[in-house]
Amino acid sequence: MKALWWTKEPMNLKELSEQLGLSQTTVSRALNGYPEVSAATRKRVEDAARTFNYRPSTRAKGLATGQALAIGHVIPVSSKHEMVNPIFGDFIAGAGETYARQGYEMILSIVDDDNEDQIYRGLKSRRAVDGVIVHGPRMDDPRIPLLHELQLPFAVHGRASGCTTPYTWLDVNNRSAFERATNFLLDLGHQRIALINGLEVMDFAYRRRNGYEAALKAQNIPVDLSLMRSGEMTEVFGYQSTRDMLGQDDAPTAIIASSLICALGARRAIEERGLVMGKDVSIITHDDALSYLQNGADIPIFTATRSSVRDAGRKLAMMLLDAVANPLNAPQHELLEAELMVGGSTGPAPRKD
Amino acid sequence: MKALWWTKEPMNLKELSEQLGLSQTTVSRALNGYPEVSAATRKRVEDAARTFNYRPSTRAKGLATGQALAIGHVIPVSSKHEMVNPIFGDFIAGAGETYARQGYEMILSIVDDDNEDQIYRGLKSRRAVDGVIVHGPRMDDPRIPLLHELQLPFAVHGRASGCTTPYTWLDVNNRSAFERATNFLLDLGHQRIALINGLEVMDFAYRRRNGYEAALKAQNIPVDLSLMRSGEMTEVFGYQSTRDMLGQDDAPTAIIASSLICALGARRAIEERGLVMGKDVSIITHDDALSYLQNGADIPIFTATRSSVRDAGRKLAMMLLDAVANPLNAPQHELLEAELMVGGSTGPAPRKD
DNA sequence: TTTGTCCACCAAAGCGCTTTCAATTACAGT
DNA sequence: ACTGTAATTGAAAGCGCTTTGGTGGACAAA
Repeated sequence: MKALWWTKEPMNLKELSEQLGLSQTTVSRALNGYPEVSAATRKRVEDAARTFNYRPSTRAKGLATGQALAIGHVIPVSSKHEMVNPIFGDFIAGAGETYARQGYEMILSIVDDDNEDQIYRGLKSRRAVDGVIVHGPRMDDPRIPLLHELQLPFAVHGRASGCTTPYTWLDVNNRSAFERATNFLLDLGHQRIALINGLEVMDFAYRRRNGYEAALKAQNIPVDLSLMRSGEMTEVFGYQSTRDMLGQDDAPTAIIASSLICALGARRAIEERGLVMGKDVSIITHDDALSYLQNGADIPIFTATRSSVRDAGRKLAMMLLDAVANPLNAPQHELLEAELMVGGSTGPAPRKD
Repeated sequence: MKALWWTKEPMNLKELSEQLGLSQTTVSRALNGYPEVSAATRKRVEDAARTFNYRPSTRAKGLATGQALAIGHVIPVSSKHEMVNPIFGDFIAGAGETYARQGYEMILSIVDDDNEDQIYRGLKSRRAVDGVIVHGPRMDDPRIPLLHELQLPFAVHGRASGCTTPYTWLDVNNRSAFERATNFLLDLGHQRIALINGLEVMDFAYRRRNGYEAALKAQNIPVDLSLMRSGEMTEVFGYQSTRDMLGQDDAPTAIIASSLICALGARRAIEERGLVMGKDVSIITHDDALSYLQNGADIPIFTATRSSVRDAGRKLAMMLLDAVANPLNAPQHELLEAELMVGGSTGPAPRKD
């Protein structure tokens, strides 16, 4: 008489099976699609489960099967700036769709980058997750060997140059995107092209810089360190970098920004100086297609290399679930090409007076 | 001989206790701080747990205690616009800190607002969480009675006008913030003040509008619907709204924006028209103090009503954990006052020619 | 010596599932 | 009627922990 069906305690398997006059075994089998259950019984069980709103307890199921039915996302928050990467929300939204469809939970750990180790070890030893997504890989990222050692399946959003062991990843082709962007500006006649980049410990920033430099070198244009900035990609950073560089002698006539948010700051600096974007100074930015920061409505504000981070989330989550289900398969990779969208922020290089 | 300590399978209680020559009972008690364990034994156990990197399996512990040791965040994604609220990342970061400190996991469900019901019911019947945080409350939000009915502890980020049953919440005083902002502009001599607001089904938008209207009415200034916009708070929305309103006869001389992102769009429209922000058109915005969108470095770009959403996350998480631990206590509330920060985007109303 | 209290520890049940192994029934084949 | 096989169903063990209800020993009091 302890817990009746109308009680607020959720119904459990035992109660459900008693209701049906069946054993727990049969009910469990019916709900999990095992073949050795007659069609009639299965239907009866499924109906009952629906009307009583029965769902197996994740914890009990996990204990019994040895699976966690959960994927962990470990979000590093730079302890210095308390900065949360803005792409994170959209990425998670994409991944979440996939998990929901596959019956997985998503568990999140926010962690300042000092004691990441402990987080991963904890997730493993508490058996809290079946796998993890690694966000914001840095060069030679120590998390990759660590996860290998822990034998915890994982997938990386981005890549980590310098890591030799193979692993599953999905990345935008940052190098080619920025090479293309640089060439686009070169074709417009720009010679002084600035790069406002993310922190260079981050792998994506390294690759973007490579693409940028490769394009310049191909045209025998010297790489000028006074035209390169790297830092956390905030609006203020974009603003200050641009303001400084426009104040230099031989100021840039074009700027490549690593994110839309930086680009907004750059625009502010340009306009503050009384210059016109797309005429006096051109801007190309990378655009992660964040939902709340669309790059204009029909025609883009900024010329941009575009790649949806939400899409990346969806795909990478799927890749990880695959890896969890088939631990023996070779790691998968996916390299997305960004598309170059021409907007109003670029134009021919201004003629020198 | 199945799983030895150097194996990759995490060590479990049984193995640990065998290593120590103690019973599982004693080891469990030692680790959980129960008194009936001698100091010497406790130390021995704790040391062993550390060297073997033992942590109890969350699932097993949860099963045994009946607790989930997890809090759910249900993030609604508007199915129309696939929009993820940008404040979400910072809020989560704040809440995550609290959970980590208290040994809770955070589990996330991304859900389009159609079948929210099922998500909450699912979390309850699967026993996946001990409580949930409700994001983005709307007026008369149906989730609140639902959660009451389910007897699932919850805490709301914001409030839901029209809900009669008491519940735990934390909110910014949106009404007073926007009343103050409006008065600030009125004091500067502005009479035509526009409001670019969030979607009016959202409770915060309703309250902000109320504050705005109250201030106007107190000065006998008619509320002009042609100066009010409401929509999803993107940059483009801010831009279009501002562009339209500045094109009207009797255009506004000041604008109140509901978010920094909207304000950035508004600024774009202003400058595109060749006007100067802070001189021709003043802007006040609400600023959630997002980490990647700081409102200027030392002096704020925008005059703003400011309230840290990350802080809100930290606090609300704590309130929810309290509620989970003491289900019989009366619901707590916290109303945060936004601070008005004067920046460069506001100035006296321009004289009419 | 006996009794009574603590103290420190342990065996075993139970949390809600899955899964192995076994049992029951129905029915075709001989 | 008897055996063999396939089709269903069940009993019970086990997943890794907590917790209840002991047990045995040391030590002080009687």
